[in-house]
Amino acid sequence: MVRTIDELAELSGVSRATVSRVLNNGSVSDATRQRVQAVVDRTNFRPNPAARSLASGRSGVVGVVMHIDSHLLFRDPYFSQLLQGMSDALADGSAGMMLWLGNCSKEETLDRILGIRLLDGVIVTAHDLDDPLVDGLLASRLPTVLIGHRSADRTASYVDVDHVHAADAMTTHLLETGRRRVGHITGMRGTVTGEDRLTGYRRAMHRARLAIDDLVVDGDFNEPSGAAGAAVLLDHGVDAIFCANDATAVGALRVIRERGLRVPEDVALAGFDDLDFAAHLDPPLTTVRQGVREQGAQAVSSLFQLVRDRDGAPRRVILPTELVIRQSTVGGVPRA
Amino acid sequence: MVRTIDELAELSGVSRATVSRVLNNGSVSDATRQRVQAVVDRTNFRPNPAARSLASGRSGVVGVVMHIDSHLLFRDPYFSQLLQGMSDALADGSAGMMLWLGNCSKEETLDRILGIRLLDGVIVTAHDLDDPLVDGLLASRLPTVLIGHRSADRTASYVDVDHVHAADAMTTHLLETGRRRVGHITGMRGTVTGEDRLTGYRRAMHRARLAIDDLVVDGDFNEPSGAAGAAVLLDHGVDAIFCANDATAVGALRVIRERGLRVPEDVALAGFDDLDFAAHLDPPLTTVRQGVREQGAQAVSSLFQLVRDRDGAPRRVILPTELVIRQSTVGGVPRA
DNA sequence: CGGTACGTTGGAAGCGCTTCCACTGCCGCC
DNA sequence: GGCGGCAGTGGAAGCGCTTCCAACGTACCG
Repeated sequence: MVRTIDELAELSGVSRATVSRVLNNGSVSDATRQRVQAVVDRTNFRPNPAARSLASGRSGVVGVVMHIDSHLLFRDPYFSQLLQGMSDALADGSAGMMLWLGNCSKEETLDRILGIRLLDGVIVTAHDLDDPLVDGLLASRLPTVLIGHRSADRTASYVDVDHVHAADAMTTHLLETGRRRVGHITGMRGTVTGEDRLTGYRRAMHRARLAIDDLVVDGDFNEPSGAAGAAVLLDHGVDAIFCANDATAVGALRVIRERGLRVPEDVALAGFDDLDFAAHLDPPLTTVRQGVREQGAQAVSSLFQLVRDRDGAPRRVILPTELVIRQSTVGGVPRA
Repeated sequence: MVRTIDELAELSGVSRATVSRVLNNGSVSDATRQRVQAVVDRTNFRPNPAARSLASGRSGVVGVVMHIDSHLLFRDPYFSQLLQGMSDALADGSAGMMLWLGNCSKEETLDRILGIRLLDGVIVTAHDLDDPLVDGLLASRLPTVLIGHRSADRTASYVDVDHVHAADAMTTHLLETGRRRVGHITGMRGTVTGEDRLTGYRRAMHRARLAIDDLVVDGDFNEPSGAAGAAVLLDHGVDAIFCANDATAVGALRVIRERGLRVPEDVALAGFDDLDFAAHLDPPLTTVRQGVREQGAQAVSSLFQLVRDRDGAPRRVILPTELVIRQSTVGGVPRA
């Protein structure tokens, strides 16, 4: 078994430096490259990452930080899809992924991440408006990409979608179907997504010169809060409910049903995320598709660029969203 | 900023070798140790992991492989708790965790894990009776600990619980409450846990000289399969349903309710896992508690031992389970 | 009191790779 | 035809740590 670059060099009759160049896409003549590559392939050689890392200062490992309450983390498929998007993209770039979940305090997590001195960079979910972990990461020398962002981060690199715009579009859609009393069950207050979606809803309602006094109920992105919120909104006589995410909509749907009301005839219902199950609800849920996997992939790609060019400009990526209109708002297909 | 052990050596007036010993709990006199440690603390020094890894051959990073369909992975809190247990234990041992999920084929995953040459060892969930990924890992030189195990693995290290015994105990409990037609909705067939729990159920029924002809329905550990299974079993006139896990029980509970039957008066219901929500169902669910977090922690500790003593005997750990009896099988507390 | 043993320390040799620098040969240009 | 330049290559110096080995001093034994 060939374990070092020196053996490889001997086998292919070149110097160790040349083998290294072949392995790292350095400048080598075609003939030499092919000769060496053939030996590499034949012996299935993999360079020692520790040695490579020591010599080059890069490790090929990035950290992924999702400091989120585990209930939310694993209840909400959003995170799993995000993780998969990143995981795929990292594998494609033949980089490893180290994961930090929210087991300990944010301060402690920060300490560990900065202390490990192994990471080329980190990707961190930034959902709270105010987050010491994110602040600490940004303040450090470690290349960092946020998923979601705080408007204040003008120098940070991030990947996000325009929640305000998307929520506005959804609300507008509901209004266009003739609804007037459109309620909103918010996401968790204090989170970027929660606040932004609320802002978008408000904007659309305001533009339509509609009051929202008793039409907004606080939720927390979870099914139970959807049920509770819907109960309140139905009492206030809404004819449509826009939920801050799909999970919330599931809870709302249940309560609407329990009251003997029909969707969308009596109450239109909309969500946000377009998670897998949204299309399979009864009726299929109108929602906003944000390519979650794609967000993960994009974050990885931004981070790679940032690592390669440490002093480059921050990478800010806003991914598009798509209004996915299904039967929960427009009836449409008659049901048997 | 102190970045190397040499600077540290100079600051504390000892040789580089001695500093290294302090950092690695080598044999150093108390006086020297304290002097050096003081400098380490003051400068908040962290050794370069790449250099350490290159010199010692150990990386302090372990792989965690959960090659599972993402729907299952993130829908079922079992995995999140497992992950947390491992994550905590690894952090305590100041080791890093690299995570592999089931994004690509098992063969490809195996390739990547073995190719990375960075890992001190791996922990892999072994739920299928037959799994090329697990086989490949065990065949490699990489220290490996399985969570769950195949009975054939006599040389492998693993952490598991005695599913057969636990399922037997649960079934026996149901019989002791006077039930005679105890149905079972299995877990996914072909998985160790699914088959073992079925075996335990069979054993108990057999010991009670009860036929099980029409009392077993295949499920897949998910809520919908619980609903479907319960529908069949109720048609067959059962007076108790033992579900292969808690998620399945939730589906079953819904169907029982929809038919206007009472739990436990008409049908007793039991699950397996004791996930967080089990205690909060209505009625609270009788189930089997397996310390999932503890399994994760135990796997980590076994792996650490294995890494330290590569040629040691395989570590086989069977963790105890606990029958958690709640109102879904014994009525008990009268409800308002 | 000499010798042995042990606990503690420093010196030095790597671990396997990247990368800077110098060297070689060749082409093309004036 | 000579020379500057360049592409391709090898030599060698580390990257920051662990760990073997030898040296030292001290304590204890005979």
